[in-house]
Amino acid sequence: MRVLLVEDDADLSRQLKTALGDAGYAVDHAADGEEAHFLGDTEPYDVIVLDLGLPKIDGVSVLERWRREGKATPVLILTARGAWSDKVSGFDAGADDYLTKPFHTEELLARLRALLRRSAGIASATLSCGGLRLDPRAARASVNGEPLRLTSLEYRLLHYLMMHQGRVISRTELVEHLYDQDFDRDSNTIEVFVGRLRKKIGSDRIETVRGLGYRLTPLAGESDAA
Amino acid sequence: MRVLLVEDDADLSRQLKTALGDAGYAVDHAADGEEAHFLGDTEPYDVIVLDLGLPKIDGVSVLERWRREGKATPVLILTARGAWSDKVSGFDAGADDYLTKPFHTEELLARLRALLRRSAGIASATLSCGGLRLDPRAARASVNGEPLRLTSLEYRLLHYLMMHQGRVISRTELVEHLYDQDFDRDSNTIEVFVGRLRKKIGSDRIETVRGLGYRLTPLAGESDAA
DNA sequence: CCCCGGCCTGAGCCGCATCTGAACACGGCA
DNA sequence: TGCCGTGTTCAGATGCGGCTCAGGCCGGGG
Repeated sequence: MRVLLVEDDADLSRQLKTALGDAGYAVDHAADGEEAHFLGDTEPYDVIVLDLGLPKIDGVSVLERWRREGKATPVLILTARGAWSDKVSGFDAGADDYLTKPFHTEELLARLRALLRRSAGIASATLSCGGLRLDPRAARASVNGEPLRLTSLEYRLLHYLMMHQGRVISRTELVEHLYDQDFDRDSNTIEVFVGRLRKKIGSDRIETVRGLGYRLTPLAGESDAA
Repeated sequence: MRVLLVEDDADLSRQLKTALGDAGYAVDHAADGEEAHFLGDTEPYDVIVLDLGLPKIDGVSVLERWRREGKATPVLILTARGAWSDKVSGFDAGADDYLTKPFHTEELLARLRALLRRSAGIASATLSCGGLRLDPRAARASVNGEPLRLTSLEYRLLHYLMMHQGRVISRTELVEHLYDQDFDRDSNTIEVFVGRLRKKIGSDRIETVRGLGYRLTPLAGESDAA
């Protein structure tokens, strides 16, 4: 999962960036409204954390512009305590959730999980697919009850696949959602990690669709008699 | 499906060309208005992606000329951000959809799918014919609920046939819409792939009309006893 | 009835996407 | 500093999918 963090306070953004990173997100950071707007238009984020008090362009304006352009990415806004009007105008502009400073990073993480879940149209807090289960809260996964020992990237990969199970996911899309801006787009790490993941969860679960990408099939029996 | 990509920026066109190619389109590329006009007149495209800022002849002019000549191919225009006047004149000139740069290739693909669907006069997002179903979004097809395992070309072939079900399609037409410019027109790959497709979806579904071509019949239980 | 094309099909070649094992790089930790 | 766990790179192996070819089939016209 990839998140855009829009926050001008240097300390806070550094802290949040590492917290989000530790939680398994690929994080890009924008320090002002202009940069935020540009990045949001350019890169495909899964969720956006938007502080409202920003230099150059105000957070609400940025959000409004995104929504006017048809951008649907879930946005969580950060407001200073008691800035009620901000909160209201934020929601009016199309925010999906808000959080007043100061807050515990745990709460931010929880809300982001909820947002991602909602935007994917998933009801339950844990993902499952065949005998696979994944709990974003505990960052833990299992096959048939057997807990899996996954590295960070393996986990992120599985997470993304499970969030979009049944759909073909291109290598490009995976790179775009698992890594942040500066990453060598033509490298074969994805293939390597798909391989490693397969070794751990069973190779028949991730189907490769030649020329298009990979697909995690929700149905247990693979059944390709055709 | 075959698409004409008109774009002068070398980087962007290269990127789009591969993206479209990966998505299963046969892609021809024109770098300026003159070439675009020529190709558009010469080859039978299913859809055209047209950038407006072009050398030689402006995109709007090209589009206007096509429309004046009675060309009905759906056209999606690309405009720079905020070029409102461009957008308006583009629509006036007969564009069917527009997209402002920068954009996500995913969105372009989605809009193209919608255009193709519309231009074929099909309401639903998925095609069906007898027990056959095909979902362009997921790039998946099935017979009687049974998912099909199709290769890229088999899929494209089936897609084209389903888009034009009930009509006789000549081998020439198939070649023109499944391949790009430089392809050996007298080869029997089409026959080979029709054969393979029949093997997977049931041989009675694709009827061959001797001397003319093939026809995918919309009626389900016709003539398997005959 | 025979011949002439058009159509079908099995086999096989070849290029390329994907896979894989192993080495390398990097950072944390003892 | 040296070990370990992770992520990345690289090169070679592998197998799929697209294409060609050659021979057989079949329908229609003479």
